[in-house]
Amino acid sequence: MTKEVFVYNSLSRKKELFTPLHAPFVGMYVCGPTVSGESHLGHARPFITFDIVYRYLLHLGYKVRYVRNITDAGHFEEEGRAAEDKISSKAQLERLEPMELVQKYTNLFHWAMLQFNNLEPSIEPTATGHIVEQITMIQRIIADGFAYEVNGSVYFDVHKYHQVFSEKNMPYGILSGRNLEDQLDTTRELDNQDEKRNKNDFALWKNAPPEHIMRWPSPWGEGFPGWHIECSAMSNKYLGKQFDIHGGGMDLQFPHHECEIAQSTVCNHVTPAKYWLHNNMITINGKKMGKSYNNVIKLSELFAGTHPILQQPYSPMTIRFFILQSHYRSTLDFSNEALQASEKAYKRLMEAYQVLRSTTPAFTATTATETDKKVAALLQDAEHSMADDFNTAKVLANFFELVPIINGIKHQQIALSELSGSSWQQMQQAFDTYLIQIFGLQFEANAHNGKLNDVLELLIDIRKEAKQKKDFVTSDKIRNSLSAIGVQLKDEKDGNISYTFL
RNA sequence: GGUCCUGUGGCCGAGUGGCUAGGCAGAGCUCUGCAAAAGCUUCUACAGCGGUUCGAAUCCGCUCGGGACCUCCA
Repeated sequence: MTKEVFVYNSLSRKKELFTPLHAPFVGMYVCGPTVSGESHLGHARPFITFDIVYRYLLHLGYKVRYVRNITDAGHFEEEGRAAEDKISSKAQLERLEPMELVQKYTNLFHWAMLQFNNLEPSIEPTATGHIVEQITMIQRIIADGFAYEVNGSVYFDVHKYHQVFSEKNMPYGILSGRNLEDQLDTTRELDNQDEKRNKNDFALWKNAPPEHIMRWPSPWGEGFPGWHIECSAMSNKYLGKQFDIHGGGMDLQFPHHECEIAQSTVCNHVTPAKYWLHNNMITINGKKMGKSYNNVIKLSELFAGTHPILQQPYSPMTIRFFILQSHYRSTLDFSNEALQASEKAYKRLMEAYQVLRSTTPAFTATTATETDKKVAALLQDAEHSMADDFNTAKVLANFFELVPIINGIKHQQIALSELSGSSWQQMQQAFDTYLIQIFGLQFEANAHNGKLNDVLELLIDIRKEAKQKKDFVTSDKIRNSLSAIGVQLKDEKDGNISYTFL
């Protein structure tokens, strides 16, 4: 943990040295999915981004508690059919239970996370499992005079909060850089807007209309929690009044995270998180991918290649790699072409890694060569880049510069006298540490079982014999037929033949 | 309208004021029975106009373009 890591803190709008509140422990809260629909590519980004952050902190030796919630309470509808408002006429088994819907999409979400090889969070609390905590928190906010009840709903008094906490240098808008006065003229009609004293006020608890199925008893009548309170209640419960990192997508910065700060600050008299990290959006043709833009590509469509703009399926690792190739705070423009490039690049990198870990050439360099120096410089720079706000793109670029060295050694285009064994070992270690452990990349499961390998080895043997006899008709038939099936044979300098799955 | 981000070569994307990032695609060469793979070489860049500076993709200003948030949103 001697390594200095710098992170961009949205709260201060600059890079800061990461110093945990209680090292070696680190508390990290990331806003999880709303399980009212199937996850799309846009959702993949924060969960992959913060998986890298989690893995990196673990790698540095921190003891991290990673909390990522499941938002399963609220006003839900399933695509195609309304989850609600059927209560009066239909029998219970006929109508869709909210928990049924939530269960379905939670399972799908977990499936996708597994595909991406994301580590499981330490705690994955659900909003519905923490109604009591949320009610308790709301009561405290009311008791302190920062919330008021109207018709069974409770609203947070943003203006009063702003007045009182501006004096403590914690105005409302501190995170998003918004000026409350500028917000006043937003004219937007929302449900029960007239109940609020001010338009900026937000709901802590909503009274449930009769047709609303998701409802819980509360001191204010039957209802359901507001949109922001769950994260405050659950982060407080599992990470304490103040914790280290709060993460999520940039689109949550306002109002969601701004409201979280206000709620938590009222309750705990301290700003909830020290570092706020926000990942940028995935765009498609320059536009944010999002439900309201009608341009989402579901993860299942991506993996299966069934979306119209896709020419082929893309594996979870290709998508993970694609995301890692850009910096998490930049927008990332998605296209079939861009994914194709990533797929090829990923394959090239992983094949080099395979060479690295499966061979130990007999190097003859005795003193540090130019190549040794280059390797050392690239590896060191990669380390710095990772510590500089998680610049995974730069780390990968450096690794790609090592690829020609690795392949050159393998194909005898670089002499064994040009590199020392220790450089090879350092590369082995760096590839393993970064690609596998920190970036969470893994070799694709190519469905090769032992028998298939044996069969391929047999074909390779036959081809070798044919080549020796200059029977090129046979050797080409084997190579071309396998290629058509999707197995690529590669003749190597030493006469061996290796293969990869396309 | 308010707040903020952004504009890099055919495409995607890093870039701490001085050292052609990287990937994919294209071209040439080496290797090869021929290919593929691999290696080497190579062509297209920093939206525009000013300013600061010995020096700017990088800092400042203006203009134009794109985007996000202000409403559920990763």
